[in-house]
Amino acid sequence: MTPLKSRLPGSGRRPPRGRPRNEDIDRAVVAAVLEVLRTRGYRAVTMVGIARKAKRARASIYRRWPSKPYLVADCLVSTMGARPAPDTGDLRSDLLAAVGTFQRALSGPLRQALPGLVADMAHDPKLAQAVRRQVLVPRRQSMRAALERARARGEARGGADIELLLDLLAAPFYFRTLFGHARVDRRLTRGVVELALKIVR
Amino acid sequence: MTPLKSRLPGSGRRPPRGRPRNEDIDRAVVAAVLEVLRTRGYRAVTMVGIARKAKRARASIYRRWPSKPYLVADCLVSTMGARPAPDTGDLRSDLLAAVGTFQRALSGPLRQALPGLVADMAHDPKLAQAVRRQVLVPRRQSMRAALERARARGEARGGADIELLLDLLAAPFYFRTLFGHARVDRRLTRGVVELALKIVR
DNA sequence: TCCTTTACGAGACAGTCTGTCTCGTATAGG
DNA sequence: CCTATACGAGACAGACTGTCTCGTAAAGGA
Repeated sequence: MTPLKSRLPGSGRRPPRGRPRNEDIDRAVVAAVLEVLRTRGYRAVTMVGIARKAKRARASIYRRWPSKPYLVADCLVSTMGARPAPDTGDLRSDLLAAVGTFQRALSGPLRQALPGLVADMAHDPKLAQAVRRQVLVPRRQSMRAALERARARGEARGGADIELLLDLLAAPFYFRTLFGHARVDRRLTRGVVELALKIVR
Repeated sequence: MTPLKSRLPGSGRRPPRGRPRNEDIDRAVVAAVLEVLRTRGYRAVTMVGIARKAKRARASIYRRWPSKPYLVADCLVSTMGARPAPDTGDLRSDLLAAVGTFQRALSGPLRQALPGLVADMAHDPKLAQAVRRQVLVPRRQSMRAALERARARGEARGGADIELLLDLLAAPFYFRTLFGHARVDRRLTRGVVELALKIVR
């Protein structure tokens, strides 16, 4: 389980030795990354550039994150937060809420970062797994939970390939974001949910 | 309409002037790119490296392709070819054939190249459009045609959002390829087609 | 045959980024 | 006071990009 952020040296229990880290640096760096991401895209995020913009030493960044993709991924996670999936008692509402988080997430910094991050993931399995665990999995969980509740209520049939259904619910959002051939908006959210309901009922 | 490959100087009708290009170079470069792509991934494809491997001058590559992503995209297109969509008279068979091309395409060099290419597309709208036109659109066309034939036969209902349906059929393949969280195999092909049939009938 | 045009190989060049390292200095606990 | 770590500054080697300049090669046209 590789973390996005490097652990402190006193890497376990024991109170840390030596001079403590300055958390202002963490905040300044994350802010700089999000700013550059927003205005000039993933490619423009470089370790040198971020250090300059945050007015910090490059070594201080490398001390915290092993490389640019980990840094960016960590920044994204810090902006997303784990939205709890509401249980409304109705499958359509639950799915609309859960799928809506895709649409919203992909309207923020994730949108700018995703293509580059995906490319880096292809070259670093540890990064890929970390990103999947922190970005993909939490959002899948809320949809999976909604489907299971619906099945328990008798609102949805069983026997469907749940993993495939989860892919079907999420994939169009990533697909459109990465290829840019169509909009990612509330209309897509509604459309995807209606099709999922048609399948599962 | 930006082409992937740079046009020759005698860029129109008129027979070309001067020394003709050596097509051995085109072939050697494309072969080198596909080889590096296969063995070491998109990142390892560099203009310097390809020139070295193909034993040609860097300038000769830049004369033909404006930059690495265009070169790679052109190499991919050259390996894919436009598979004609068969008309079997049956929607399920037609879709299985059409969707099967996704699965096969994403088992070849496209699989290695896609993540990096997607990242470059995010920074170059012209490249993005060229890739969409040459990679995405042809495969969508055959699915669209199959759906329209089925509707004409009364095998499928109308009124559905065709573009969304096309995204639904293709997206899981790209999604799984880019995030690597699940396999892209014939089982996925069958599953996606069955769900599409459930929706459209 | 000569002239013009383009192709080719070789390499120079400036600019940028990465990741590591080494200073001198600062700040915590024991 | 000692030790451990953080910080800023910068050096460093290595790699890649994209453009440019040579000298040379190979076409067609006059």
